[in-house]
Amino acid sequence: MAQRALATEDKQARQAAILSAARDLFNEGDGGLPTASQVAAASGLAKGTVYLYFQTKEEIFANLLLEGWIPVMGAVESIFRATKGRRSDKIQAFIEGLVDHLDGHPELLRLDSLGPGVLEKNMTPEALRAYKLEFTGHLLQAGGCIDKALHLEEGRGVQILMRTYALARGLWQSAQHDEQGLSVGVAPALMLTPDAYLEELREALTEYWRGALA
Amino acid sequence: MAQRALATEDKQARQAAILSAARDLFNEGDGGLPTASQVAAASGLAKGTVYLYFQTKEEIFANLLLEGWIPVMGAVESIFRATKGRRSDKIQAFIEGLVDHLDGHPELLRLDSLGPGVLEKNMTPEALRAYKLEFTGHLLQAGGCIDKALHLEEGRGVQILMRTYALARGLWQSAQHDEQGLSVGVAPALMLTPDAYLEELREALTEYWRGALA
Amino acid sequence: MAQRALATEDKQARQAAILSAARDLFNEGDGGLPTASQVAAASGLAKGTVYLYFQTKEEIFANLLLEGWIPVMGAVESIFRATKGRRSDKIQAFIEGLVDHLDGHPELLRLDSLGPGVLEKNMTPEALRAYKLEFTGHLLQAGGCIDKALHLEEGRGVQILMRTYALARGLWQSAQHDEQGLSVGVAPALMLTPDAYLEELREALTEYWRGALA
Amino acid sequence: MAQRALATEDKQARQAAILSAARDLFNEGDGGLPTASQVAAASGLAKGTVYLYFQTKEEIFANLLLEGWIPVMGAVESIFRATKGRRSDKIQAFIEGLVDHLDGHPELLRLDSLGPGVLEKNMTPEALRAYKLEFTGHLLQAGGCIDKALHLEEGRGVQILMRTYALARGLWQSAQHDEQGLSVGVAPALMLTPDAYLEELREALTEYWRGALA
DNA sequence: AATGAATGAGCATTCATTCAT
DNA sequence: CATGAATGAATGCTCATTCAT
Repeated sequence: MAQRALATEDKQARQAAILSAARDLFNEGDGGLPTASQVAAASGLAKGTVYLYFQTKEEIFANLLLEGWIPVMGAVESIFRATKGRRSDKIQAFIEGLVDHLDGHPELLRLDSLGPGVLEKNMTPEALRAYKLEFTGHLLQAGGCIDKALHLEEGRGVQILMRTYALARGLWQSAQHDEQGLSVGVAPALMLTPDAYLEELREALTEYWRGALA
Repeated sequence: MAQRALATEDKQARQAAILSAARDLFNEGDGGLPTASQVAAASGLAKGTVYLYFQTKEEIFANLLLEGWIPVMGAVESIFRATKGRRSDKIQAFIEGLVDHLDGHPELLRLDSLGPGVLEKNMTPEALRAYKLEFTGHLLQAGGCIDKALHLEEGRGVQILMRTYALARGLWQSAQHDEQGLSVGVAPALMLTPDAYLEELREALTEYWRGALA
Repeated sequence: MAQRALATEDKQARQAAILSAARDLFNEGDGGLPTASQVAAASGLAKGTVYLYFQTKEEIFANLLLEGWIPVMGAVESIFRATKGRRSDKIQAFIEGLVDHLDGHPELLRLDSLGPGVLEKNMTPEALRAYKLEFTGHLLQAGGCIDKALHLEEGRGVQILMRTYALARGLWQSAQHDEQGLSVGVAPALMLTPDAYLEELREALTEYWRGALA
Repeated sequence: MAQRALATEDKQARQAAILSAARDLFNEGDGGLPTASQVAAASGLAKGTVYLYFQTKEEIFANLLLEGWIPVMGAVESIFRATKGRRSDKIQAFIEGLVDHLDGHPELLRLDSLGPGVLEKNMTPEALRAYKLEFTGHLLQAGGCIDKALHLEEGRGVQILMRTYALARGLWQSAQHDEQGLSVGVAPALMLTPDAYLEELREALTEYWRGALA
């Protein structure tokens, strides 16, 4: 039996351990969610214990999603809130930062590319709402910072962020096919390798932002 | 027992019937592939019969994907091969045509948004290669037309097409969440309704192409 | 792979085999339903095959219940429809027949004594309604025969049958405790052995019918 | 942390609180036993604390059973020991009293109708024996009172009581099915509503006792 | 005495594909 | 060619009880 986590901080450590184990398993896996048993074993805990910290398996991964995207939105704020610096430099810094972050957090786009409703279907409505609200809050704030920094009409920043995200996700999916890849554009000759993805994303985002702010 | 299809044309009709039934079921469904039983029943055939025309269930849907995207690439060619017309008009015509086509073929983005490898995992390598080759051929040709029409360096047209596609797919996924939606950017207040998706796509593509060709 | 049951009668045989295996397992078991795996194995079929014949595990046992009780109601009809014979003889014949039948079909009272809703909870509403309707039809007919034979007001026969059944089930439950038995009246000295149950039931029913028709 | 119960009376109060909470939960529930967690929470105690007062969860409910049935047997004694009053009046008084008591203690028949062995399986042999002995003592005494009052042969009173109980339990089970109910006799048209149960019981017991003492 | 974190066994059901008829 | 019966692997979650604190 694993040591008991009585103090609040110990519990948080347990939770973090589960999240970490889940992330590792997912990143090493084939694209689907690992099983609850696997997560428990990798956390060094019994299955039941995992369910003391998360209501469903999917909730674990929703947490990873949240944990991973919040820093991105935080970066948006700190970059665009800076009083000095050129507009184009800020944009470039954001794009660079995003690309780097996605490089270091492969689970983010992988989770976002799970089949439709994979996470949603097995979360309690309450947990789902909580995550959405937290996410939205950050997103709106980040969008607002862009609005101000670039003197855009209200809501435009969020719109651009969402299109940025769409592009990142869409491109990523095109890059995920192994030598068996099928999807549109995924011809042997045209396939994006995972490595090429980052450069591709950088370019595509640069193009998009250039067009959006033209 | 359904009538036997002896003549070649009868067989093609059978195949078309299966494809049509599969498309309808998928479009009406919840985002996952219908079961082989459902496809068979909707086709008015027995399960075993379906497997006389397709090697796996996934092959059926790969066919739908091919059938749906080829006309898009055909449209690229006819639009950009036209000797007259302004460059910006051609681009706009392409975007409009794409948006319309996607509106009329909801299965395309839905299929592209299935979980990772859903189709690939269950296709025979031969079938997979055949589809990829056919697809790539069309894509390269369409890209080449853009290269020439817009005086771009070779390969640039394909690149833009793939980014166009990525944006379409990424945005579409952001619009697919019902009131339970979770994924990034999917806040109650920010959710794209399916209807709004088409307008959103039009705008985003316009921005992207503007930036790409700036 | 078990031989394929293509003809209707072969399918009925399969179904009967499953029912028979399920009954045996249940009668030998500890009072709970056997697992679906056990039923399949005992039937000499794969798990999936069992589900070709029954929608849920519980439906199997609902069928056993129906199969077991219908003959009882049939016996009521044939006994009480007979034009000759004394009233008291008919009643005695019914009681004897019921006791014998329950002796030969231990699954009946065992199934009726499962916890609340065990069967109902896992049946499709359609299957549930179908069983109820069939059951009710037989019961009303049997009750009607009693009404006529004994010159009772309409509905009285059904009422007596239901009370008869209640007594049988209630007594049976008192007899089911092993040396660990707890329930009311189940003191070591007072415990009904399974064997004694039949005699106890005979007496109790005789008393009840005497009082009911006094 | 709840106050520590050091004095004997405090401990008894704790025990009573647990029993009361368990009864309420069970009566409000769906027919199954509440979880140990629920009982603890409703008692305002921690899970572990509950286990300081009862060895198993089932023991709690066995106590409720005992608490509920003892007064019935006490009533038998006081009614049948009375020197005056007519025999038929006493019987009627007993039946009325029983019906009223069951009306006020819905947990009694509900607990008795749990699946086979639900309580027994999870009690320590010692606890089980203790309950059985106490119960049997009361039952024998009550039965003896009936023997004397009605001039029956020894043991006949207990027998009638057990059959009375069997009828009550059997009828009750027939009344417990909601609109989904399946069990024998549970046809939509014939279903006993919970309300009708009490009247049904009164009538059926009257018939039974009439027949038993004829 | 009181707490509550940790444990881990147990199980129904779906569905793509095959191949005997 | 057409049929459809048979197959069987794969997995999340609950909850009574214990015992370290």
